[in-house]
Amino acid sequence: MIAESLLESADLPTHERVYRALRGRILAGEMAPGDQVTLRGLAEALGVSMTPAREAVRRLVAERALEMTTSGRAEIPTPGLARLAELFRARELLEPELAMRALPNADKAAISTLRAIDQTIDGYLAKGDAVGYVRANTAFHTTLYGLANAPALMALVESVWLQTAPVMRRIYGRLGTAALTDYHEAALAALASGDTTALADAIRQDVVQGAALLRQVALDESDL
Amino acid sequence: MIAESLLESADLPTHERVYRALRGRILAGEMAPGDQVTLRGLAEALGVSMTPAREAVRRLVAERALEMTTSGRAEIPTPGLARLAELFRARELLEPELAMRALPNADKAAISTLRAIDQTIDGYLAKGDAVGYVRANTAFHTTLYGLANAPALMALVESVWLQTAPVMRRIYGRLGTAALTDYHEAALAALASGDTTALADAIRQDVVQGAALLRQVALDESDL
DNA sequence: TTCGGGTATTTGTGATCACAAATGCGCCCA
DNA sequence: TGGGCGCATTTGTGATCACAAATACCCGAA
Repeated sequence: MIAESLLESADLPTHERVYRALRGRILAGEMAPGDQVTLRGLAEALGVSMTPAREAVRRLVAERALEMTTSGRAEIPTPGLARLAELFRARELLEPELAMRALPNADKAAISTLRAIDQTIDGYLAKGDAVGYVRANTAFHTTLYGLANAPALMALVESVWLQTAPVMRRIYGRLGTAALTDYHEAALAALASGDTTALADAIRQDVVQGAALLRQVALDESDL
Repeated sequence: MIAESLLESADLPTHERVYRALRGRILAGEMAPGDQVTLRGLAEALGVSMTPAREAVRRLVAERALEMTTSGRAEIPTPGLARLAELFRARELLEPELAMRALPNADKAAISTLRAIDQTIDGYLAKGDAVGYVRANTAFHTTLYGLANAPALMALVESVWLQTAPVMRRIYGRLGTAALTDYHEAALAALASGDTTALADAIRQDVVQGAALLRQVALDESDL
């Protein structure tokens, strides 16, 4: 069942609404690797015809949020360790750049917004709410990078997030809080003091920590 | 008119054939920024119905090779200087990584293939054949990065290339050969000697030179 | 009980159609 | 002759349908 968020359906084309609904669920980690998406199922769940459902699915396949089986069925990909390492490496290369570009545009209001988001993250971590955690963590990074005014770079990073989101939930769902260094705090401090290098490093380490966490979880469960 | 390459139509789905045909033309620089792509036009040119044409267009829009106007029409984007700078920065960050990963897999045969491609590039430069140049230059990078066995990173880079291809033709079409340092030679030498750092640097400089060239051309013609 | 085969169902693909909006062209009037 | 209005045409959108392939299910035999 796809929860159609009626609020933001402001007269957008049908295929766009379908796209956003499905994309939102994937980004929030509400779909697990291997989950199948059928055209008729998606269409019926949102009360539309197959045509816009097909367009939405194709679009997400192009962004690699979905994968096509040989028979043409769409499903959430199950990336192996090598693939995930690539994706985290891409994040490590691209996200510090976005953070650095965001810094000059981060006024007091923006910083306090980010600080508020970071606190909700801590809340979800304490409660062990994996879906909430993934959603808030995404919001933190998205909000920060949004300040960079760099849509092309942003699009690349979003494509990567779309690919890692489904496994992130499993990772944080299993490990709970564990021993995580809060690099978001360091990033906020660097942002406030205007220290570009420190900011880039905090973001890079945040990503590297995520990658390390992933590797560790992958060791526990042989399959991934 | 879309030239349907009959050779590689080996029983692929129709929408896939349409996608490849259009994508190939864009990558080769045969389409200029602002060119419009209509669903019916594309469909008729390839002798198919609107449905697969629409899927192909949506896919290319998702990859940002095409852009949608507010009225839903698709056209080749006309990126401004800021957008192009972002894209070249992404290349600068990602491509050295791919080159480094390619190095261990570059045997003698691969290196001589690359060397052959590089010589055809020089040929096109001498003849002033911009389309040929773009195509061969793309082949050089694609062949090198293909050795990296890093499909996720590769996909990101290909998305960037798809976005820069239409303006590259204009750039090389105008400047001709000019005073270009051949960093491909340096890359080949580094590849042969197994020098990872030198290889990464050669590729990075190749990209940086492209960006600088772009900036210079943009200064000449005020509009871009 | 378990394995294999055959059928019923599900599913993607591509074509066609009705509709509305955007576009563009030509005509008319000042 | 130049500019603006109105209509014909083009174009994207979404729904529906026929078809073929893949999948899943069930029943019977070993």
